[in-house]
Amino acid sequence: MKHVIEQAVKDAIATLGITESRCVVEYPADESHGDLSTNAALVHAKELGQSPRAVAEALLPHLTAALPMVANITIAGPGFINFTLSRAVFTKTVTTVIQDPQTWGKNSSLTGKTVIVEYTDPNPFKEFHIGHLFTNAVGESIARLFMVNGASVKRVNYQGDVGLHVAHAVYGMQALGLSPTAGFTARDLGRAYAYGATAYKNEETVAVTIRDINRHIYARDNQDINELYDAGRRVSLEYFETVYKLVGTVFDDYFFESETGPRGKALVLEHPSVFPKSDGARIFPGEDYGLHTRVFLNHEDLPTYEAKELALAKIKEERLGNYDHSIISTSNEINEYFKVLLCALSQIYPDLANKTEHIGHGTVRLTTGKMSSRTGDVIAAIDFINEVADAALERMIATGSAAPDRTVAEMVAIGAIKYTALHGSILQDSVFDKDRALSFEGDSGPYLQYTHARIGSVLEKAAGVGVTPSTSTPPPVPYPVERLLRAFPEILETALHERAPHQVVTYLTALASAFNAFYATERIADADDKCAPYKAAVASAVQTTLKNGLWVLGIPAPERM
RNA sequence: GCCCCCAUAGCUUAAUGGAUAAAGCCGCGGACUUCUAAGCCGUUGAUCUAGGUUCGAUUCCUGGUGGGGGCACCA
Repeated sequence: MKHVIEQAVKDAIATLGITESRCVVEYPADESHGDLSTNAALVHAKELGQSPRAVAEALLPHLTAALPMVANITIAGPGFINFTLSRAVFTKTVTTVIQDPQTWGKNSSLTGKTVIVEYTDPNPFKEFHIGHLFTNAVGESIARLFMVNGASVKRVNYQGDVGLHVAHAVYGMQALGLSPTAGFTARDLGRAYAYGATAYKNEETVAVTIRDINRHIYARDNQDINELYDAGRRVSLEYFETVYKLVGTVFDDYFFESETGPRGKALVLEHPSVFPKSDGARIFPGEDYGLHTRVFLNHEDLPTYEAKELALAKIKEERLGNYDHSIISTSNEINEYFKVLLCALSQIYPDLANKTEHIGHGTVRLTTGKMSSRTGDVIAAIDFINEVADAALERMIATGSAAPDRTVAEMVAIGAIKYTALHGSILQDSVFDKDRALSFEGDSGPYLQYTHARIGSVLEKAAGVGVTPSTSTPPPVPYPVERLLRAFPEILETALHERAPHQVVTYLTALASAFNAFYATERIADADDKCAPYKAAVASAVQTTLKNGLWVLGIPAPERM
């Protein structure tokens, strides 16, 4: 519909002798300004030497003739042209949604394209904390946005199972007496890491020992260290899987620094002119490109994260096949680093560098400041999910919920947490507000889930009195909630193009709000109301939109709560 | 010191260069005695600062202030 009007506006402007226009057709924020609006007259008034309103008057007859599905066209304000769509347009949208709920919102603009999305990227041996929860929610929603726009998506997780941080943990394991035979937990590993990291920083003799452990881990030439390492890695990765299961992420493949390390080192050595020697290390001179210099191989010839990342791009292609686009979503703390890295990558694999995109999302901070797994000042993801789920279950029991069970409580918890992570621009840093995440009222995941469940309930009740969804007898004036409904497919497109899942959150919240206002004034389960079947159809269409939209956000939509 | 990012209501956040800057939380006040009150309705309250571009700037440009991140062998 929007495209039809855009074309009509373009044609109308052409009659005035203007072929190139930067005017737009948009959805006005205020519904008194119609269903669609264009600023065409404002944009071109100056070059035509007329007032904006005069230009609008001149365009009006052309637009009226070209747009039979528009009920009314008016000129308003400084010269906006506002279009009010006919009733039939809205009825058609509701009909479309209820006839084919599965495909509602989807498009095929990226059909045939393969996109790799890398996200979460926790480091084994360290705690999986709420920051990882945030990065996971962002990556998952980006992946799903690609899917609803038609792309084939491969989810990928890249984990740092070698490197100095692991040596810190292994040192800590030795010092704290963790033993593979006696058994230990992921939590013990987190403590071991914090212990080792602190000792590394404070005592030079320990630092020497840890660097030694680091060499042994890479070389795998010390049996005691190998045993500790292997056990720690396994416990850590198993623990991560329990979190992925809770948040609903299924990775297609996992990559590890232990495999990218040797390949990365080889790549650096194969390109000595790109990575010259400096102070015993191999570096990339980013200054030559307006960036900064970074070390790729340290003076012990061990690959740094930078060298590993070079190899990762190639290994992804080898394992997953040729791809069209590759997203790497991480915290914005490493934005500058990534610019250097992509620059270096473009020197050795220009084709891969061209289709690799880094999304540096905001960092989660505690009210007390930045989290640090080095000092152990983190909130473990699993603890937090459980705490929110406990609160949700408590509330269900207290309010006499239709479905007071732990599984639904966990769905609500995941909804609350993901909503908190995604409700604002993902690029901005955010302060982690526990009370807000624990609140299930107002703009929140549970608000959307509740609205979805509530619709299910009322539709059931309606069916019980013989009211089933039908669009055959609509009331003459569309309900406000119907006006929101039709924007959904377009929201999914722009949210992807702008890498902005929060647009989906904002939209769904507005939709739920409009529905709840509708629900408060209109009775649906009423066999005596001729419009009841149409109201039920609207309710059903909203429910489908919420369900499909929540899916994009990675938020489960329980049938009852 | 150099580079990058950010600044909207007491708090958390919206707003493709457009019309009266929009929500939620908090506070205050209502309705409902009938479909799930995790709901609905009303109400107080904001664009860091000085310029510039534009018919029009929260949005784009420049300076300033304040905050965050990065800048050689961590990731």
